Amino acid sequence: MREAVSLATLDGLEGLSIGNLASALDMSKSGIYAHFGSKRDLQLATVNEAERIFQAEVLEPALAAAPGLAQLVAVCDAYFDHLMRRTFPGGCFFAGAALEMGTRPGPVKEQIAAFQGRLTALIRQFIITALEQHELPADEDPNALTFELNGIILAANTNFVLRADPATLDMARSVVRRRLGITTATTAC
Amino acid sequence: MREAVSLATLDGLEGLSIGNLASALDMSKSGIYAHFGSKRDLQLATVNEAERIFQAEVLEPALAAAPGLAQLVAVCDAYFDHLMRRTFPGGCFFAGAALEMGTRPGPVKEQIAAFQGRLTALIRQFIITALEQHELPADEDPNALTFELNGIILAANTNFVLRADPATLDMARSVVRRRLGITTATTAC
DNA sequence: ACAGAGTACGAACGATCGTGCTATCTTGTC
DNA sequence: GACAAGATAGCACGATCGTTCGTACTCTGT
Repeated sequence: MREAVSLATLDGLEGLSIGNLASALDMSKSGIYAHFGSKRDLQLATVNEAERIFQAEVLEPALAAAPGLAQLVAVCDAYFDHLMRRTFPGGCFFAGAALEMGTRPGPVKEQIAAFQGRLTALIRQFIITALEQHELPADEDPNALTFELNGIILAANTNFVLRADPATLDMARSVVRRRLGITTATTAC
Repeated sequence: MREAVSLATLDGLEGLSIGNLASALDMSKSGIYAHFGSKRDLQLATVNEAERIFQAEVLEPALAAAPGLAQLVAVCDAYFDHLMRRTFPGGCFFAGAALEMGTRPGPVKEQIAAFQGRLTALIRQFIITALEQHELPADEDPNALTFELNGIILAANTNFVLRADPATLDMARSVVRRRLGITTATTAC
């Protein structure tokens, strides 16, 4: 199952083939096929598994931080960590899947859009909590900031996939901090 | 040729098949194949054509603006325009191609990375010019701002592909302006 | 001991993939 | 009008695609 996710981040959800998955798992094509019933169901199960992995490797570590600004930074850092760690060998599963399936209406696209919506809502909630705790300027627009952070995340993923340069992730981290008004300085007086 | 680009934004550069292109053009498979010599060359020619279209539809309109901050805003707006206009039916060609080919080393990935590099350099140059003209805060980091604007562009594309909501592009426009310190207010005193 | 469910297998299907080979047709040049 | 050059078509190839079918083998409950 994790193997399906790995193959999908390398070849796309459409490029993920039952034959490839079978040989990667040392099984027969029909054995794999009987498990899922159709390619669509394979894709749905793969997205499900990717959600589980993303939840465990990115979201849950971030939720351990203190609510508010700390969680906001933590979720971004956890995202950059999972890129660096190459949790998915082809970069962020959902960034790739969103662009690939965006033009293919159906349940798979719906599931991806739903997950992206939940992630966006989570970040928005972190921002609102930070606002309530006066950790962000009072005139900050939650929707706009959510959009910007989403953009930083996507830029980090795209640049990292294309160039595999860890400096990209350092840049992303520092941009997030500057944007959120966090002084990354060395405890200067 | 434009047809190849259209198909590639819908099915990806790998999903773009000679058979599909042939039937879309009412030609025979071997007729198409003889034109290019191999699928790789078809892909390279498709990326070339996409560059030409992007240059004509996004970059050249932006270059008409006054150098500096105006060009910076213009290139972002032109990008959002080409999304709205659906110049490529499946969203930004290069955003999709970068994620798809990022894990496939070879000349096609190289060409896409090179174009993305030129685009980034162009935006960076606009920022530097704006700095020289004191249209941006003097302590603004060109690299960081380039990264952020790239992120806003990618967020606009991803959200628009996934939801097809024009409000996404309005949001992107307003985020760009706020980030660059442009007062979008109604000439209030 | 036996029926039934679950799991995996091998073989085959029609379709499509990228790629060759050969023939036809158009076009420009002498 | 003859002829080389280039473009397009037809056909076939081996491979792979998703899918189906029939068949084993391993459990589990009675």
